[in-house]
Amino acid sequence: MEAAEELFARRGFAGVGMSEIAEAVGLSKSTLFHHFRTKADLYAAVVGRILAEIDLELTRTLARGGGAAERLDRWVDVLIDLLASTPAHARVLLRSLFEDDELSGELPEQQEADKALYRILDQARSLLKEGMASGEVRAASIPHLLQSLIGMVVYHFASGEVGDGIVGRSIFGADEVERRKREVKAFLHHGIIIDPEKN
Amino acid sequence: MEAAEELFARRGFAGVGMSEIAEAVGLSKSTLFHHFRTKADLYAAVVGRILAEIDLELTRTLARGGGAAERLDRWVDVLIDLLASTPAHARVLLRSLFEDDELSGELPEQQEADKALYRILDQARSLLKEGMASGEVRAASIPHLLQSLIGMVVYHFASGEVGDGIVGRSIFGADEVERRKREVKAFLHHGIIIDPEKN
DNA sequence: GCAGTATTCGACCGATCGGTCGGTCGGTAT
DNA sequence: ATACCGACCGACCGATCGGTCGAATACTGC
Repeated sequence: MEAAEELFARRGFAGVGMSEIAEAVGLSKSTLFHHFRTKADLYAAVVGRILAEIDLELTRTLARGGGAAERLDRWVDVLIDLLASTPAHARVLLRSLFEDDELSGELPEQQEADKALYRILDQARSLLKEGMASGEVRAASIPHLLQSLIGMVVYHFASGEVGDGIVGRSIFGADEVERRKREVKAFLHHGIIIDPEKN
Repeated sequence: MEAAEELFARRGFAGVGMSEIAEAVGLSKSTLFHHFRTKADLYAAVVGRILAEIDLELTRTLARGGGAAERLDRWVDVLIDLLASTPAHARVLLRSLFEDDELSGELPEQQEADKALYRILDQARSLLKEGMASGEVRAASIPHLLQSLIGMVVYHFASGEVGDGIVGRSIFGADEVERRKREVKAFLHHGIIIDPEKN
């Protein structure tokens, strides 16, 4: 299944054939169809696994308590660590976020994945809401903040060769991952533009 | 070609067949191959057209002068307007950014697209650099700032149904587009977290 | 030992894929 | 009138697609 994830990450749902996945994992195509009824099933399982892992890890981290701003920082750290753990994660996740037309099916796997995604988003949503209520977070549109956070984190680790070209070296190097955490959190804390009228 | 863009945007390079594109434009598949030698050619042309338009529009806007912070704001405005003009733009652009494995070819169209992308990135890069030199922009890693900007803008307008679900209505509505501009620029100017020690 | 279940496989299916080929048709310059 | 050309098309190609089927093989509890 990890093999399938890697292939789907690189070329998308339509871009890889079942025979290719079978070959990558050392089985025959028929055997693959024995374990997953259809190709869409396999894809949904791959996506679901990633979302479930993120949901689990994020829930665990946020449960450790702390102020809203502090938890938000940890939210970023954990998500980045997870997406950096393998290049396939962010790509598959990004695909599942913007290739929505696709598999509308009511497969149980698909529904479970949707549930996990909903939980992840709802968690971040309430975190931001709480931060605004306590005055730790600037008042702003929560949905747009959410979209910005997703874009900053998920896109970065999905950006592959283009990303490598922009930063000048592998975005998955350990030090470069740490740097991404610092930069994103600094962005959250200060923005990037210094307003001369502020002081 | 607009029809091809829309299809590629929704299902990606491998997800649409030439016959489907041909049918969408009301031509036969053979005719399509008369205008574009291969499928990769067509795809590269579609991507190139978008990048060229962005490059042109961005260059024109930045040439109008102003401080670095002011031009950065305009950079965001123009890019958002462009990506919001049709839902296909952002999706194809995002695909071209993170599906890098694909068509390694040295097709002229592909090279031209790479050039346009390079110019776009380089422009933003020097804009940030100038801002830092003049003290208008906080000192930070320019590549990471770049990645964050791309993520915030491009992902948002590529996010389709998921994005609609998050913001609660169509992300391509005129007022919602204006809101995105405001929210992104506010993010750039203030961050989202209020630091109590700052004042 | 044996029954039963799970795993694996090769062979095969119709459909579709990207791409080619030979040829028709309407304009246009001479 | 003729010669040329670009746009267009239907028919066809081998390859691959997702998926099925029946038969082997391996692993289990008894």
